[in-house]
Amino acid sequence: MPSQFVPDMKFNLRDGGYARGQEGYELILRSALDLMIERGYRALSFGRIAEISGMKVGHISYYFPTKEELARELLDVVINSYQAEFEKVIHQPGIAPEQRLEDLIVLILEDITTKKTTHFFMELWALSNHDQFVSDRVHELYCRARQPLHSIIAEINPALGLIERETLALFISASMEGMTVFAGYEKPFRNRMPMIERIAIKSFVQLVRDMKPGDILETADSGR
Amino acid sequence: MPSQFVPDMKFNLRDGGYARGQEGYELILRSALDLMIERGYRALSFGRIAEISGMKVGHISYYFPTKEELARELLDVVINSYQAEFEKVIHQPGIAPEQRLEDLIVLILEDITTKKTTHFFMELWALSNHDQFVSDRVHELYCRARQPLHSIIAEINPALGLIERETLALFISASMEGMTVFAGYEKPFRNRMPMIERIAIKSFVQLVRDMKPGDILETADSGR
DNA sequence: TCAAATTTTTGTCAATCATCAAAATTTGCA
DNA sequence: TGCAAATTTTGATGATTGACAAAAATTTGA
Repeated sequence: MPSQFVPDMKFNLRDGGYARGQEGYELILRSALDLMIERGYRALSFGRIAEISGMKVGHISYYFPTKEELARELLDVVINSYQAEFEKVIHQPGIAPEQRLEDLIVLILEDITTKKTTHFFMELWALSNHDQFVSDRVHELYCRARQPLHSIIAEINPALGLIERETLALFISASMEGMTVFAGYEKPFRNRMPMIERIAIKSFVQLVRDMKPGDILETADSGR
Repeated sequence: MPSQFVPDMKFNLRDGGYARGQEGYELILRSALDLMIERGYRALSFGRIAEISGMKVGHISYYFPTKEELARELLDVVINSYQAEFEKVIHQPGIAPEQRLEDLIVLILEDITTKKTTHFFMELWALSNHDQFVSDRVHELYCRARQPLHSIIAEINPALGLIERETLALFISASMEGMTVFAGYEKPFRNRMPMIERIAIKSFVQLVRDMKPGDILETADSGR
């Protein structure tokens, strides 16, 4: 069953090639992403990319000299598409910060239930343990993704210090990513996502609002 | 740089073999786990297992007819070791439930900072997207891991219904798993783990204590 | 101690893999 | 239009993979 190609890729423009070259380049990356999502990084080989794109094997390695090069380019293109998505979220008119926090929580939790996000990011997490490049790109993306969260927290609770706001944003972001494992695409508790969303909203809003400066900072008797 | 073998594997006993057979069987699985953790599932090949275990390639396939068989056995052995760990946690004397919740949170958050848990489970998450067997075993493990959490929630807030308790336990468990991505072994925020622990304790204890029955259940006007 | 069961070694095999060099095509320019 | 350079396409290569079979060595129990 050939799957639909995943949309929303932000392709880089190739330097000085023919028009046909750009087509091939994009087709290869689309096929590569398709493989990653449908069958995992294990299945990402020049042979299989050739198969589903209708190209020849050697053709792929003309565009991407090594497999590593291809993987990095794919990572770049996909991550850029997520970045572009987050840019939109940041710029929102005068809605109450609590409401924006709610909206953001729902947006992220809905996103992680998609096949693309669930499958692709879990591959990235695994790869990042053994590949510095992947690790760097992934955390760069998450850093930007936390930015809106960080701003909202500062609005809701201006008394908190920088480290506290940062760590709070980190906690909330990480917490939601964790839902992927259990309520992501075709995961056993995906139908509980509506309840999970309500818990998340209730819990995170309360957490951000009620946190007092110093609550979570190291204390003298910590680490007993 | 040859790494230390990962301890704490609960090996199955082979049926009707010699003592030496059990040794070989265990050495292979230890080498396999070592590869999984040090270099990822990508690097798990008969050749490399032979290399680091000092065995011959054909030898490996005597014990494990196929690579899939080996992977499943490895999964079984490692997951059993985690299960054994959780059994201990359940049986604890008369400590206040809030305190036991705190202990459990710290235990889990400390565990996910280890190289073994961070690397091995992220591989499992990725594999589970494309392998039903892995998916089933992983979620069976998590199900058992939530059991202690579930009991503690019932003690702290007996008014909640079954579904609410379940989903609360799921949320808390998933939330903590998510920390792996950011504060797991050699992740960029591993040094924030102490603060994360304090946030988790504060947030989860409050969440469990203050939740009212019906708070998170579907309401008539939900899904506007 | 010996025979049967089990483990280890050795070598082969087809399939798949990433990579590369040469051929074919397209493009820009005279 | 015709040609040279740039670009794309193709086919071949050697390395690695999982799996298997047969023989040699070892262990076990009677």
